Amino acid sequence: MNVQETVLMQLRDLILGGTFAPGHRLAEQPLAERLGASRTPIRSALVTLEQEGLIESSETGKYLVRQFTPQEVTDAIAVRGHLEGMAARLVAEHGLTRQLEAELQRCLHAGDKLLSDNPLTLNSYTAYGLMNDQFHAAILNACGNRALQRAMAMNDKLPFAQASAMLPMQGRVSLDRDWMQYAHKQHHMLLDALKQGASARAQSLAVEHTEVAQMNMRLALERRVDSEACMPGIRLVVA
Amino acid sequence: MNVQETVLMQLRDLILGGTFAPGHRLAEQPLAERLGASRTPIRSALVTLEQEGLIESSETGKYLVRQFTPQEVTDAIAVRGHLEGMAARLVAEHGLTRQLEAELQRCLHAGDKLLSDNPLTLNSYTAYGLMNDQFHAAILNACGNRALQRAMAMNDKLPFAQASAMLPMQGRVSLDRDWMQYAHKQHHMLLDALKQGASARAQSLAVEHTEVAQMNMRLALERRVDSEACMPGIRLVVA
DNA sequence: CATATTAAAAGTGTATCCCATTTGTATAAA
DNA sequence: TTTATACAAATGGGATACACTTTTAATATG
Repeated sequence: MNVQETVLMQLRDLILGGTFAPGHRLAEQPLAERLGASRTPIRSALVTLEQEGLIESSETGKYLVRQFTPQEVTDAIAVRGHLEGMAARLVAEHGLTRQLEAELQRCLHAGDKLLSDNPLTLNSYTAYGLMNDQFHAAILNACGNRALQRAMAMNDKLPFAQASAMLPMQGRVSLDRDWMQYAHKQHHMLLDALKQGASARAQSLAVEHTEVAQMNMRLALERRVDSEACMPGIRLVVA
Repeated sequence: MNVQETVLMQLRDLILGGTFAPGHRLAEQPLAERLGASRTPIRSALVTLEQEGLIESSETGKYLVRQFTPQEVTDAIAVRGHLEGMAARLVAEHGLTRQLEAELQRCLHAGDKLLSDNPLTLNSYTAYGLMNDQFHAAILNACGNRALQRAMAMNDKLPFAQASAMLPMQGRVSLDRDWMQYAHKQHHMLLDALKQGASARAQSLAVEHTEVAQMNMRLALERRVDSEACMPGIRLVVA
């Protein structure tokens, strides 16, 4: 296994895992010691992480763990919504392929099944999150615009911007079953719009769909203590 | 001056300057020799350039100069349009500050003045390009959404995606005076929409505005020989 | 006791060295 | 002539060495 990749992933996990406080100095040497590697792969990883926006370099070139305001998180989710809207529109305009339709249909069925449980089990939440990611990834993947895919990938590097960022909360803090059913209905309607080639409708739906993520985010920030237990990375968000 | 930064800029210029053919292998040693630095800063720069999308690493970890299809360029411009639309909408929604209004007004006046010449001089083109960048940057800057700014910055790393990418052509291949006046009228109308807080109109205008860039791009690709003389980087775009 | 000065420690930037792997090539064998 | 094999060169990943800068800490001085 590549040390470089390993180090990059480890570092990302450490930061997202809340190991370092926001604003914490990330020096190469201590990190090298801690991860049992030399400074070379660390350096490479730090460059990447800065591009990803997880760390920032201060005036003097020192790397610091980035900290996010709730507003920034809201903004990142809004950007994702805007981009997903474009992806949905493009798919609707180009026409749904059989392949994509089948994949989306599959996701919808899986979601229907998962949400039929009441109350939802822990596994349901996890599985739903997975399915949710697949659904959105399928559309983005099918839109055929590589620049758009890059923009989305970049945006998703920011914590909490992802579609299913909140689902690991497994019902404790996160949305309850009703809200998930609402969001899932939107999935159904989105596929419907895509089938009809209703591009404006598809776009609007995809944008509106991210409001659920916004709500979820607000909820998580109101209940700090609980949220931090499920997703330590939320510590990077400070008012 | 930092060797790292210098090397990064030099490398970027070499690639965008069309020095290396698309698909050309970028080995560390030769680059280090060529730029008179050691491999360390080169490596750092290569990581960054890959993130920026200017180079890509093959399966075996070799860096190659990326090559772009005309479709990818079109797509990148479309993404920029979509993002600029969002920025314009946000500004309209939040309300125009006096500061921003003054800055945009200043740009408009400058543009009016520059375009009054007939025919346009070489200097006019350059100055207009500068003004154009300032106009768009001012709006993006004022929208207050950092994630959006990041997305735009990332997208603009791709060659030809930028707003004024074609202007260095200085009238040879690029748009003529009529088209520039058309685009500039859109600037005027955009400020008008922003003043009125007409967010939907502002968004639509900003999106439509990028169609001028699309046309320009098509024009440039049709006249390869001329374009390459003005903007060597266009060599990276191949059918 | 506060402050200035200086010495030690930590850290960064860069170069270089080493090793494993890939790539290219020439020679030998079929 | 073609293929296989072995050997050499090139290259990348990683560790380390070293000089120079920034922090930190300690000591001396007013």
